[in-house]
Amino acid sequence: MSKYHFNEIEAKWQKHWAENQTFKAENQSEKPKYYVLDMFPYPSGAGLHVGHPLGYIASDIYARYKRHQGFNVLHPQGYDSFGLPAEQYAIQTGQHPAKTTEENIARYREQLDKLGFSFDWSREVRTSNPEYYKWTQWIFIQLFESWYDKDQNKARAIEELRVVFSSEGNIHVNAVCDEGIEHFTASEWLDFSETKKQEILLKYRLTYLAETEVNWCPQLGTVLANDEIVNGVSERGGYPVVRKKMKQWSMRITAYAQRLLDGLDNIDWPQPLKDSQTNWIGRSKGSSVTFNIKDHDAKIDVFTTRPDTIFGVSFMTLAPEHDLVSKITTAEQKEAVENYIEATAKRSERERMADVKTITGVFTGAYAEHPFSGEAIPVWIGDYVLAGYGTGAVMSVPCGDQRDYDFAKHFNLPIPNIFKDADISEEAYSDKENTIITNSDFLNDLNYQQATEKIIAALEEKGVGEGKINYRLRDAVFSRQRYWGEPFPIYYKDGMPHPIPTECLPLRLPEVEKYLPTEEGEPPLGRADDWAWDEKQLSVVSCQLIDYETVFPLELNTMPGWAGSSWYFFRYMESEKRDEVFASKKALNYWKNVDLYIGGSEHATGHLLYSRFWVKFMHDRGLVPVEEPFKKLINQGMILGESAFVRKLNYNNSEVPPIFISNKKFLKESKAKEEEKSIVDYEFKFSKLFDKYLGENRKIQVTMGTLDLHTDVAFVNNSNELNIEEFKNWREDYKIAEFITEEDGSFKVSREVEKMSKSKYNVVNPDDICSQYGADTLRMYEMFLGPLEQAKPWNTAGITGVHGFLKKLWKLYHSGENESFYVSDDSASKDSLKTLHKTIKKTQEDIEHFSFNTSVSSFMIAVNELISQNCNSREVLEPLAILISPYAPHISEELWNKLGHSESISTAPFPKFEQKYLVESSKEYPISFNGKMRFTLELPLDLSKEEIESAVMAHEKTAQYLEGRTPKKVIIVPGKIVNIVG
RNA sequence: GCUCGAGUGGCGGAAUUGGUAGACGCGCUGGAUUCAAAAUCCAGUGUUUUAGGACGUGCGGGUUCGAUUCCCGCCUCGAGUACCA
Repeated sequence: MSKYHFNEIEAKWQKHWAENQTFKAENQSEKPKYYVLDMFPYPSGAGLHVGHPLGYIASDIYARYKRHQGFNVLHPQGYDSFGLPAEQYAIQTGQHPAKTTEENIARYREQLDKLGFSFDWSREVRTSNPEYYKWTQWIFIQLFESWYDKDQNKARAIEELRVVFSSEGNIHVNAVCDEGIEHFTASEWLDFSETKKQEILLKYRLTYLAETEVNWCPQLGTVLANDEIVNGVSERGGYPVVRKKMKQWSMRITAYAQRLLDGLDNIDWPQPLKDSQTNWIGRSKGSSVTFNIKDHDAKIDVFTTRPDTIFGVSFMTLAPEHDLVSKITTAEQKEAVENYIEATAKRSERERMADVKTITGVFTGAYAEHPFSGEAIPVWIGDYVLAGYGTGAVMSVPCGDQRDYDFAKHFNLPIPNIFKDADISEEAYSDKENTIITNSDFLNDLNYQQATEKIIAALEEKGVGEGKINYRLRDAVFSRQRYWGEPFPIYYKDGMPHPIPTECLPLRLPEVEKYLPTEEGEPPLGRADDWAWDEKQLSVVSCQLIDYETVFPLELNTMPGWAGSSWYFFRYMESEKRDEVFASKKALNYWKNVDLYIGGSEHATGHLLYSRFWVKFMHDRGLVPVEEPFKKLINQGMILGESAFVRKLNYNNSEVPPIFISNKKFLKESKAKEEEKSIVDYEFKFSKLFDKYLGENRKIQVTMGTLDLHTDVAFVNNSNELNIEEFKNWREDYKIAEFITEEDGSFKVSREVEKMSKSKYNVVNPDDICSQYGADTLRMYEMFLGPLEQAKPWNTAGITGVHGFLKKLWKLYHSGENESFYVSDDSASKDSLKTLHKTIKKTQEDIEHFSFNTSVSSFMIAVNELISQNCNSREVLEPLAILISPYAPHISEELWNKLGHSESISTAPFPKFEQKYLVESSKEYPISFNGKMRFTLELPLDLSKEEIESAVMAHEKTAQYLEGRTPKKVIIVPGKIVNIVG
C-alpha cells in the first residue's frame, strides 16, 4: 500500500460510517447542541450535477467542524417528495408518481452516499410518506381551528372565539378576518344554525375557504401562488397564467405580516434575502380615506401614502374589477365602461405587465365628493390601478404622483398644484423631503410631516379616514388541483368544510386510474372511487355511499408543495415517537431551531416566508418553543456550466450534410472581425466539400454564415478538442457530417459560461468526478472554486491542482521505504510547528467565516511547507489530519486509522491553536518612499520607533532612494511598515 | 424604473483593522526524468521598458505619509422586483 487509492479508501469508510452509524445524533447529551440543515431537496429525475452538492459540502464541513469542537450535531437529510414534475411524468407515462419518486430518491441517495456526507440518515423525512403527511394534515387542522387575535397579537383556538361569540357577540372581537363581516350579538349568535355558525367561523379561521382571484395555469391545470409565477408565466414549465375567480383554500399569512417583518431583525440572514422578504411583504404607511359618491349611497374607500396631498385630488381611479364600478356607472357611460372592462379582462397578466406605457381608462360618469372641500371629483376606471392592492381604488393626485400625472395628461384632466414653488409643468413633484403644502385650506405652509399628522387627525375627527398600515403581501392560496400532494383532511357537510378527527389521520392519498382532471373539470381526486367520509364509521368509503347524512364527500384539492416543507425541520428532531407526535416536547426543547441553514436564494419569498409563518403560528399555539425556524442562513452561489459549441456552416440545402468547422480555424480564416466577408471565403475555400455532394456546377446558397450549436461537454477534453467520433454517434444526422479540422486533425470548440442544465449539454456529473478523482477531491475542489456565496463557473481542468494536493498529503504520511506509511515520535521542528499552528488559526477563522476556499489554499501551503521541511512527526501530522478531515473526510479517516486510532477521526477534538509557536523575533520590513515600496529590511521586532528609524536611515539603499533629499517625515508602524516622505 | 450585489493577470480567485497588490490553484513557457507518453520534480510567468524604472485592482475626482480597502460622482455586468397608490 503506497499509492493513494482513493476509490478503495472512500468506499471502505463510507461503508464503515454507515455500518457504525458514526453520525447518528443523540437527543440527550452533555454537549451543547448544533443543528446544521440543507434546504430540502426535490428528488428530480435528472439526478445531481456538480452544482447541487456545493451547499451540502459546505454544511457538511461545518457539521464535521462543530463535532470536532465538541458539539452534539444534528445534520439530517430527506426529500421534499411531493410535487409537479413527478406528476407531469405520471400523466405522460401512466406510472404512479410514488414509483418514480421512489426511483429518483434511490438514485439521489446513491449519488449523495458517494460524497461522504455525515448525515444522520436514521431521521430521514419524505413529505410524501403517509407517516409524515399525517402531521402536515394535523398542522393544517390546527390552522383551521385557529383565529388571529389582534389584541393579543397571536393565534388562538377557534373554541375560544366561540366562547366570546356566545357571551358578547363579535362587536369587540379584534381579529384578522374576511372583510365586511356583519356584527351580531351573543343572543343572535346563539340563535344561528350550526351551518350559519360554521359559515361565520370560516371567515375567522387561519386557513379558510374563499372565492378569490387566483392565478390559474390552464396547461398545468392548477392554480399557482404568487411566488410560483415568474414574469407572468409559471415557474415550472413557463406556461401562461390567467386570473380567475375560484373557491380555494387560503392561508391567512397576512395576519403575520408585521411579525414576519419584525422577526427579520433577529435572524442572521443575508441582507439581500431579508430585503426581498421586506419588499414582498411591502409595508407602507399612510391612511385610509372615504369618499362619498354624489347622488348615490355608495362610498369609495382608498388607501394613500400621501394623505397630505388630499387637496390635490382632481379625480379618482378604480380598478376595472372593482365592485362599485357596475353600481355607480351612469347610463351614458355604461357602454364605454363595459367595453373597457371586457377589453382589459382579455389582456393576460403578461401583456399587462409588458405594456406599462400605454395609458388606458374610461370615465364612469359618477362623481365623488371631496371630504373637505365638497368639490365634485370625477370617478374613472383604469387598469393602472390593481384590484389586488389596497382597496383597488386610488385618490388621484396628479401633481404628486407620476402615474396619476400621466393619466391626467392623457385624458386632459386638471392638474392642480398644491406644492409651494414646485414646477409640475413636465412631471409630478414627488419629493417628500422638500414639500411645502399650499392651496390646501388648513394644511397650507406645512411640510410633509406636519401636514400628514394634521390631515390624519382631521380625517379621524370627521370619521372619514384614519392612519393605516397597508401590506402588499396577500393571503396565500393553498389549494392545488393536482394529484401528487397531501390530501386535505376535510369533508363537506351542508356546504361547510369539516376536518376529519385527528385520530383518523393520515387521510391517505387514494388511487386513481389517471392523473388528469375529470371530464367535469374536477381535480384528479375526483376520479377516486373511494373518496367519501363516513362520520359514523370514521373511515374513507366509496363515493357511491354519499348520502349527505352520515357519508360526505371529501375535498378534491391537494396541498401545495410548500405545505410539507414548512415544518420538516422539526420532524428531524424526533427520531423515536414519530407515530405519536410530529416531534416530542423533549426533542423540540433540546434542538430548538436550526442553527445553520444552507441553500439557494430562490426560496426567498416562498419556502423561507411560509416556514417562518408556520413556525410563528405553531409558536402561538404552544406547539413549538421557537418563533423563527432558521437562526443563521447562507445562500450558496450557483455553479455555472461551461457550455461547448461547435460551429456549423449555415446553408439551405438538404443534399449537403452538416459541415462543422473547428473554432480556431474559423477565427483564423475569418480574421475574427469580418465575419460577413469571410462567409464568401468559405464558399470559395471549402467549395470542394459542397462540390462533392452537388457537383461542380451547382452553387450553394449560404444564408447566414455559421451557427453555434451546443455540444455535450462530455465529448470535449480539457484542451477544448472535440472527440469527433463520439459527436458523430450522438445524433443520427451527424453520422454523415463533414469536419473542417485544424492542420493537426484536431477540432476545437468554443466555450461560454451558462447555467448548468441538461438542455445546454453542459452538465458535469459528480459520479464521474468521483470515480476519476475521488469524493475528497471533488469536495475540496468545489470549495476551492471561490467564495461559497458567489456564482462561479465550473472548470473540470482545474481539478488536477486539488487532486495533486491530496496526493502530496498522502505522500507526506508515506515517507518510509517504498513509500510506506511512516511517522516518527520525535518532536517536530520549530518550523513545522509554526506551519501547523498558523494553519490551525487560519482554518478555524476561515470555517467560522464560511470562507472555505481560503482554507483549502492554506492546507496546500501547509503541505508544501511540511514536505520541504521533511516533516514526519506525529506531533504535527496527527493534528493536521484533523484539520483537513472536515474537507476531505475519507483520506483523513484512513490516515487517522494508520496513525493507530480505532475511534473515528470525527470524534477527535479540534487542535488547539497556540500563539507561542508563531511568535517571531524579527520582521522583514517593507521600506517605502512616498508610499512606494522600494526594498525590504529585516529588523528585530523589539526595536523602538527611534531604533527602527536610525537603522533604516543608516541603510545604504535609503541614501540611494533619497538622492540627497532630506526626509520631511518618517512614518513607522512597528511590525508593519516604514514610509519615508520627502 | 426601483432594490441589492459585483467589477483585481490568459482563467478561478487572495489580500479578515487603510500598511509589501496578484497568496493558492489552473493554464502557459523552459528544463529534468522517459524509447515515448502519462505521472512526477525544478525554474519562470501582471503590463511595459532605454533594464534605472514607469504603469497597474471598471472610469473620474477626493481624504491620507500610504487606498483593491474610506468618501463623492459616473460606467458596465449580474440577481431580485415591477403600474404597490
